[in-house]
Amino acid sequence: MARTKPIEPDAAGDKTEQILQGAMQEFLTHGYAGTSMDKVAKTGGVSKATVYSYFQDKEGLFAALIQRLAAEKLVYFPVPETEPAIALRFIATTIMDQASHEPHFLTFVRLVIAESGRFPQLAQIFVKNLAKPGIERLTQYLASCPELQLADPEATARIFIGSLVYFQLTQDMMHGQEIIPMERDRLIDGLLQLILRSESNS
Amino acid sequence: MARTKPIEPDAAGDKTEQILQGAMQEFLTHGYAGTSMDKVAKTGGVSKATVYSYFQDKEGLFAALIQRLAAEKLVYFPVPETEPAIALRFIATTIMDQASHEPHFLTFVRLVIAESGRFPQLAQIFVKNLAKPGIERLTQYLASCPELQLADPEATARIFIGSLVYFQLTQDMMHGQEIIPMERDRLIDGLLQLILRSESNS
DNA sequence: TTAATACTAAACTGTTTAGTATAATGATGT
DNA sequence: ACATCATTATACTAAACAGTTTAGTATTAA
Repeated sequence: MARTKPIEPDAAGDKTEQILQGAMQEFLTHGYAGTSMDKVAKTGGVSKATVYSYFQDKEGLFAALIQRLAAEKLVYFPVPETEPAIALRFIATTIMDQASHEPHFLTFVRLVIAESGRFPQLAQIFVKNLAKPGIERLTQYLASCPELQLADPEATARIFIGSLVYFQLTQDMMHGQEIIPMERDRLIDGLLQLILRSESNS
Repeated sequence: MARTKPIEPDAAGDKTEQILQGAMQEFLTHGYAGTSMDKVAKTGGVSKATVYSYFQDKEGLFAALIQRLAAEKLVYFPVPETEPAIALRFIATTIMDQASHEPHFLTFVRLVIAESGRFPQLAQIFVKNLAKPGIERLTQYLASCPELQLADPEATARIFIGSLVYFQLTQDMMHGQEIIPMERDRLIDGLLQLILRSESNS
């Protein structure tokens, strides 16, 4: 009845992959409750029995998917070795592009937020793998720029990232482009002006 | 068969109210797909037939609920007539308190984000009724403070609100308090330091 | 008394769901 | 040739679902 658990937990061209592909497509577009296991199986090109031989149940599959996505979507922003004005603009656009150009990213965030009530641990995995590293990396960079004279680099890092996330949230995720329109670069400019103000004042 | 639509659209001790109460409880905690009309009826203390006499279908009820919540949860932050340092701190804490102390607020935001893919119009109602007035009000205030020397008050307003929203999002909604802990007031301090920097420099 | 209205509880229809069970197919290695 | 295993297709169960219908109960007003 129950087939053996996958020998290699993460193997390459495996059925695991197909199932997670199908699960990704379905869960991302229809949410947890709106996704049926039949559809996951069909989308993954696999029988339902196979799905249940690789994953214990719907929750298990969902958890595995979120963990996988949280692991592979890690936002890496390289920090160029230039003046902060250039570097920070580069970081901002990198983060924004990540969210815009990577097709599944926004839907992924939406899904995690949507289920963060019923699946708090999965939301925490998201925070741990995506939010935390981003904040820490930016904090470290900001702290390494004495010319910025920042009293609290970590708070500043959160403000920086928070502004970008909120922008994406209202403009793209919640379809607010026509209601509260604003150019992406205008927000970034405003952000840089705030952070760099002590430089131009000295 | 189909009873007449409610005579007074918003009357007090009405069945409409009971139904929306039940719908609120269910939709907020289980999401759209996870909520059954039977449960809504039972929670509202009303028969299912009555629900369907007041609302066309599940989507209609859901839309009505979101509109209702978006209308009544409007964030009003009074701007005290003091120096910006005090006023802005007051605004920040007001917004934060709204989200923390109002029990349903966070769940409401979560629900809207969750369904913003399938119900874009409802997300837009949220933006129009909550995000937009907040941004505009703060923009106006910031623009009325020449001593802040802000090049772009609207971008600054978005940065301000975005920082607060992101904080709530990561700390409360996604249960990140233990993963990336930070005091609420520390974030607000950092925010104010950034915005007020030109004052202390002159 | 009569009629209209608003409601309820319950049954009902047809569909969808998670999860299981079965029998057949194909590959692998011995 | 034989046995083992993964996989498939299919069928199934039991529950839940949206939405409708039915039969009956209050309440109100003419």
